[in-house]
This record gives sequence, structure tokens and C-alpha cells, in this order.
Amino acid sequence: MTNKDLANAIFPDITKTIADYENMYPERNLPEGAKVTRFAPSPTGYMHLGGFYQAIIDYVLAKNSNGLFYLRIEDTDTKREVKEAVDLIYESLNHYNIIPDESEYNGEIKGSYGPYFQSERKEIYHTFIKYLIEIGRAYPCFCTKEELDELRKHQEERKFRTGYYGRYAKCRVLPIDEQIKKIQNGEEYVIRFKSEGNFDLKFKTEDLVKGTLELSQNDEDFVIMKSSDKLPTYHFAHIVDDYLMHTTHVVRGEEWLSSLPKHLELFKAFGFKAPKYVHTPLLVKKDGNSVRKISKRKDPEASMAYYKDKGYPTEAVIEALMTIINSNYEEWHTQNPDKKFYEFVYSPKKMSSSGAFFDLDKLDNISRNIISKMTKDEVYDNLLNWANEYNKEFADIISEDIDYTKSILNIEREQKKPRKDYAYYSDIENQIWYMFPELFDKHELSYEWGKINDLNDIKNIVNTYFNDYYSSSDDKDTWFNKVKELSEKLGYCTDMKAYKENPDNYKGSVADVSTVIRVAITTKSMTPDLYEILKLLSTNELNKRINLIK
RNA sequence: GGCCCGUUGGUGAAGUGGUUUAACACACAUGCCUUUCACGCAUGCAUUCAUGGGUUCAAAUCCCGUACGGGUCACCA
Repeated sequence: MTNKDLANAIFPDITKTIADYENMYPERNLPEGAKVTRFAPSPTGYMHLGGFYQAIIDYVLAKNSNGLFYLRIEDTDTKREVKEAVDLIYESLNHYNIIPDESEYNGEIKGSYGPYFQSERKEIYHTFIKYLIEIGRAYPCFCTKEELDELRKHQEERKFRTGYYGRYAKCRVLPIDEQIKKIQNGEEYVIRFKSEGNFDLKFKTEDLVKGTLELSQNDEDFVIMKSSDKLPTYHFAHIVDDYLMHTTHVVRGEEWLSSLPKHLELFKAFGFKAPKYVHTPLLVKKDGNSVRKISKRKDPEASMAYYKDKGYPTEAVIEALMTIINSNYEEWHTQNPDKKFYEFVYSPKKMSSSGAFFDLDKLDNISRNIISKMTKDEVYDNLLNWANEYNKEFADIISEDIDYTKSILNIEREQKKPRKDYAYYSDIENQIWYMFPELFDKHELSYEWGKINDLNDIKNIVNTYFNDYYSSSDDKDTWFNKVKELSEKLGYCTDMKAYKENPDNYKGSVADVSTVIRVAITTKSMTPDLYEILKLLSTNELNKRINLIK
């Protein structure tokens, strides 16, 4: 009985060899230095910010080098799989226009290195495992869950390192004929890798972010194929897939660092060259005094859906992430405003090696700048897209008179330093509702009167102004001169300098009068240019609002 | 607990032995501008790089210890 007999007993139907697959998936025909990267999420829930952040790195790395970026779905854990997760992954990438060069979705396959779902690659994995068994580097293990629990307990009590290794790996010394007999008897088993490493020996390896690492060799006979569905574990699938798909750079979270020795030993066992690794720092969050990994459950902003729901421009989210990825991105971007984010040359070395804090304030600031630089048409289109999905009622209102809505969005926009009122699309309604009669009528009105808050004074100012002074055809200077005339007539100071020097000498200033008019019409004390607002509202609407003040 | 990684301001960080009195951006504060707000402008915000020691003429930068934080120790990825 030889290892070959054992391999055949386990995989009687596998007839292909590794060489067959190597022929099927030849070296990619790419320019010198091209990087092949992949985003390899497991479909266990929604699209996580941390995953997206890695996808961006993959994408930029590929684009930087005229390489290729593909999407591989790591669905080997059937228990944790969530149905819609794959859709969410695709939708998110699509929303941000991070389009993989190769992928598989809804039966549509792009690329010839697939399948791109691990669950469809079983036969490939089995071929590679079969080879490992044949050369004596993998074996079936019949230990039960109870036995393994027992082993761990035993090790913990003695303060030994836990795990299935060395003399604890009892199944690795089972005679072959016994192994075959158990299999033929239908006993449950997993396949384990037979490690040749020595934990007391260290080796050096390079990580593109962390630099040189000194790690202990792996000596664990870890599971490479599960018993239940005969699917490989992550460790094994990673080696096979990234080898056959010719991945040159593996970008993943630093939580994988500790299993690197396992992966490296596997590559070595096959005689394959390992890819370069980019272990990215985790995205963290301040929680009281402690810092923790950003969490799906506790932090809504961990989900990519959060940014879409709120209506952040996609460029803003990407820019915020790029800033974390390489902090010199921002400077580069200001110097190269017309370049695409993926033209930025990403440097893993420049990446911070500690956990990065994703700052929502910073995102808002970036987003305000981006929206402020859009044309009114762009803002309108983006707003409408967002509203159609998340605020139908508002979508209807802003679609009624498109030009009118655009005029509102255009207030103080076409100037060298446009206003930065909006950080995200869901915020816009809060800031312009008073421009729409139907929203104004529905709104519970609370007037933010300022210094002048006596109702008689207010009514006097407003009535006199609109009866005797205001004309919708006035230009801006005339308009403001009239406000001044009114102020003068009513005894308010029109010279702001003089007023500020001796505020007590006056009952108020032209600023206070302006505020009264502003609040009377909009209810708010802080709005964009009042002149523009008055010009946009109809005379009827103005009259209605004036009469509303009681 | 073992192993691994990390620690520069409220945040992202620049910085790899001397031109750093620690860049830049965000946030915050104050002032100016201004009919409000926003914008813009100006100023302030780490006498110090977790901490102790060492190497050196010279250290945030190199070495060692300590503390703290994080990751990982599954038939999960």
C-alpha cells in the first residue's frame, strides 16, 4: 500500500493532474511588471468598509501597472453564506465604478481563469490535494470533534501551545492500509496538511506594508479539506487559486499575518512561487477610551450601504479611503485635480502599519468640497438619483420644475469659491425645503428671530419692506440699498462699522433688519444669499408667507 | 497565556541619525471680512514623538527592557 493507493481511495474520480490545470491556465499575457490582484470576499453579509478599502488597493495596484484586477467569491463556508451577499458585493463595486476585469455574476463570466466562485472549483482543489497525498504531504484525519476538544484541553492545562502538530498529530502516523480501511468503512475524515516545519525555527519573509517579518515556521497539520462538503479551507484554496489565477499581489487584512507561515509552507510543498503580500492595517474606531476594529454590528458606517443611503458622492468615499491608504494622496490630488484616483501611484510602504481611523468628519469635508465643485446639473442629477431610491416624495417635488430646482441648487455656486453647504444628498432637503411651497406648507414652522424679536417690530419691518420697497426686478445693489433705506427710515443703523463700534447707540442694524426679512420668508436665520432666495420665490408665495406671521 | 504586529497632536499623518523652532490636511478656538450662514483670510492648538535605559558629537529616527493597544491561536474567512 502506497500513498498513491491512499490518494486513489480518497479521490477515485480525480483523473486530471496539476499539469493539466497549469495548461488550462497558462501564464497571463501581460506587460512587464503588470500586477495581478484580486478582491476575494466571502459572501457572509453586507459589503464591509474594510473590504471595500482593500478592493480599492487591489484596483489601484492593478491600474498603476497596466495589470489586472479580478473578483473571486470565497464561498467555501456554506454555513455562513448569506444569499444576497454576492449581489451586495457586486452592487457596491458597481456603484463606485470599481469594475473587475474578470468576474462571474448571474451566469455571466468575464475572464478565462475561472470559475470565480470557489464552490465551483472543487475538482481543482481535489486534484491538488490528491497530489499532496501522493507525495506524502497530506493525509486523512479521523479525529472527532470531541477528541480535538480533549486535546486542546490537555494542552491548555499543561500550558502547551495548542494545535494539531508534532506528536499530537496522531492521524499522521496511521498506517496507510488502516487509513484506507476507515475510508472504505465510511468513517468521517478531514484532510490535513503534513507539516515539515519546526516551530522553534524562525524564517524571514517580506510583507510590502510591514517590511521584513521574522516568523516561526508552521508546524501545524492544519485542515485543508473539510469533511462535510469536501470543500477546502481558506488556507488551501488561497494557494491553489492564487497560483492558477496568477495573482502577483495578495492584498488582505493584517489578521492574516499569523497564518502566513501556513500559506508559505503550502506554496513550498507544491514548489510554487508565493505571491507578494500586502497586509493592510485594520480600520479601527474609537469606542470610549478603547480602540477596536470597526464592527458590522455596532457601527453603521462599517457598511458600504451607509454611504449610499446617506448619499455621499462616490468620489468622496473613495477619496477619504485613498487618504487613509496613502496620506500623500490628498496633496497629489490637489496638484492633479483632473487625474483619476487610480492614476495615483500607491505605495504599500507608505501605508501606516497601525490601525487607521476612518474619520467621518474628514469625509464630510471632502464631500462638501466635491459637491461644491459640481455644476448645478451634476448636483441635480445625483440628487435625483439618490432621491428616487431613498426619498421618493422629495424626488417628485424636485422633478416638478427641474429648472427651478436647479436654480436653487445654483445659488452661490457659479463663483470662484462656491458654497459648501452639502456634505451628502440626504442633507439637501433639510437645507432647501423652504424653497418649495408644498414643503413649506407641511413644515412645522418655527421662526428663528434674532435681535429683533418683537412681533410688532417684525410685522412693521416686513410689511413696510414688501409694500414700499421690494421689487423683484431690482438688481442686487438696488435691492440692498433699499434694505438700507428701510433700515434708515425705521431708525436702524446702516453703517455696520459704526454700529459695531457702538452697538448700544442704536436699536439695531441693517443686519438685524435683513435677518427679520430672511426669517420671515424662510423661518431660518442662516440661509444662502437672501437676494437670490427672494428672486426665486413667486410673489404669491412671498405674500402668503408674509401674512403667515402672526 | 503563547506567538505576531504596532505606539508621532482630537483625527489621517509627514518624517528612516543633523536644513524639524515636528510638514500638510481635517477638526477645534479666536479674530478679520461680511446684511445671516457658508466661503475666504489671519492666528492659536505636540517645548515633543508611549515609557525607562543604552549607542552617538548628535535620536522621533538605531539597540534593549517596560507599559499600553491590536491581531491570532476553528472542519470561519
